[in-house]
Amino acid sequence: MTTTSPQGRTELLRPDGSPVRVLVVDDEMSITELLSMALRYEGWQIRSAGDGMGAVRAARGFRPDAVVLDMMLPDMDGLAVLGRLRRELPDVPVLFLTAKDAVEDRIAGLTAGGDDYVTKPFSLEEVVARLRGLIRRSGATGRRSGSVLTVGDLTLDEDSHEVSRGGDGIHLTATEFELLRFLMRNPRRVLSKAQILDRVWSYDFGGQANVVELYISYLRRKIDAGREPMIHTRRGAGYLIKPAAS
Amino acid sequence: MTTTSPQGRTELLRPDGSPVRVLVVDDEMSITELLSMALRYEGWQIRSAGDGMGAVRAARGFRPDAVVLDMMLPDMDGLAVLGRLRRELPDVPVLFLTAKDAVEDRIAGLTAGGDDYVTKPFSLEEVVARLRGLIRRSGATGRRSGSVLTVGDLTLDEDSHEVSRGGDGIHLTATEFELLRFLMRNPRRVLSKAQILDRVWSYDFGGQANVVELYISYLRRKIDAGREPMIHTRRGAGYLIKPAAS
DNA sequence: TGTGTTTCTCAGCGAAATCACAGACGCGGG
DNA sequence: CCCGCGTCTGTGATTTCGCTGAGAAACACA
Repeated sequence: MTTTSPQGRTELLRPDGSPVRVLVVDDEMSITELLSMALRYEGWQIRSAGDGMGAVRAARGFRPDAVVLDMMLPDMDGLAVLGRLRRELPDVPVLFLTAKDAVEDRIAGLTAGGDDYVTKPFSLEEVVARLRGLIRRSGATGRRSGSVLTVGDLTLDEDSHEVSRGGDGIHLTATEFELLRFLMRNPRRVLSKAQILDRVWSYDFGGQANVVELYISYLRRKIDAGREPMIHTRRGAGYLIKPAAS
Repeated sequence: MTTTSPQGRTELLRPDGSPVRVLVVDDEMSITELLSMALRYEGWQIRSAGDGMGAVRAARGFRPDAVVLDMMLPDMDGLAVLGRLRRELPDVPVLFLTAKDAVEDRIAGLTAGGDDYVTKPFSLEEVVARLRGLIRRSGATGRRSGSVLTVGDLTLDEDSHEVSRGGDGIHLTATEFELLRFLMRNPRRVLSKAQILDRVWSYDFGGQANVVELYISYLRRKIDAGREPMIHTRRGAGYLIKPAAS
């Protein structure tokens, strides 16, 4: 089930109308904090654990609808934790967090069961999007709702990663796609460069703030090229997207 | 929940009708004083602390609905304070104060959790507006109320930063926008040039007082141009805005 | 390992915004 | 009716902000 809040944000809800519950498992406090904050902002109920034992215990009491699980925990191997979690929650989807250079083969097998993974350092947009996908597909929200964002004649499919405006397909790079998704999930709302940076770039990004300007410029070339512009600058405030008409 | 006072000021209230509580944390006495006064004027209940330990202690007892937190505190790092605060108040939104030149000050991930920040030197209008936005969005006030100010046929949307009169969109610069917001939040009330300067310009502004006249003139050109004027001069007293009719 | 793609830094340009200054304007008192 | 003070606004200097080209570095994939 999905609901649209007064601001226009679309929230996932469980069939009985209660908020979705997510368990976050990571031993780095700063990561659990970061994730908890961002996921809570999505309107979800969050609990966190710092090790495998805590995760299993929390799973038992909290009965989450999805789990974010770091594969590198101090007390037990990621796979062992997964096994124990599965015994408690057989059908709950899991989003794995793994180091970039870690053996990805093992993970590949795991995601076959409908789970998913992202590599550290991740961007919040990526985690949230994957998690939304998992929850949507797991059926925890009753109806399996669509995954297509639309603003004016611009559409973005979160599943197939296809983007088109007025029927013409548009090829975007990964970063461009995430930026556009963030804009489109907040139509008609001014988003500051800081917000965009925090949300679309990985949490360890330490570069120049003008990457945002740069990528906005790329997006405009691909989306607004020769057409009525949809991406607008609010000087000193940020950017917003809205339908061309109006 | 929102209520309209006899003066026409719109106040945020908690669901039980009690005033919103805000904790202000900064080590410079002059800043906490300035903020406390301005925020109290909004009808909020204010408590202040001068360091991290004090902030945590105050959070425990005071249970604020929002926190204004300077990132540069004498006893502990801003992020450390944030962590401790979060343990006490998991869902409370935080408005960070950061020095402009402090190289982007590691804001990473902070705004993504629904928090926000302003740079020093700030204007009071800016702080109040951001804080109102945070509180509104956090849901501490029960229903999430709208963000559109209206005076006569003039409307100003604080979220999208859009302004229009009688349906026609009007483009305003950042300063013009803040000035108009201040006027519109105090309709039919004479605001002196000093008041306006104190509220809309940053606290360290050292320029000529006639910037206010200048910006009023800019606003009139854009808002009153060729129409029944809404911005009026009270010679020797200040300016006020009111609906064209009457 | 090699090639094409993507991400990002750097630097320069141009537009927009802010503000000082000064002269014009006009209200209100004498 | 005229003067003086307060207000308004045109001009232009300066600064800030945003946009984009060029190229380096990192990456992905064969």
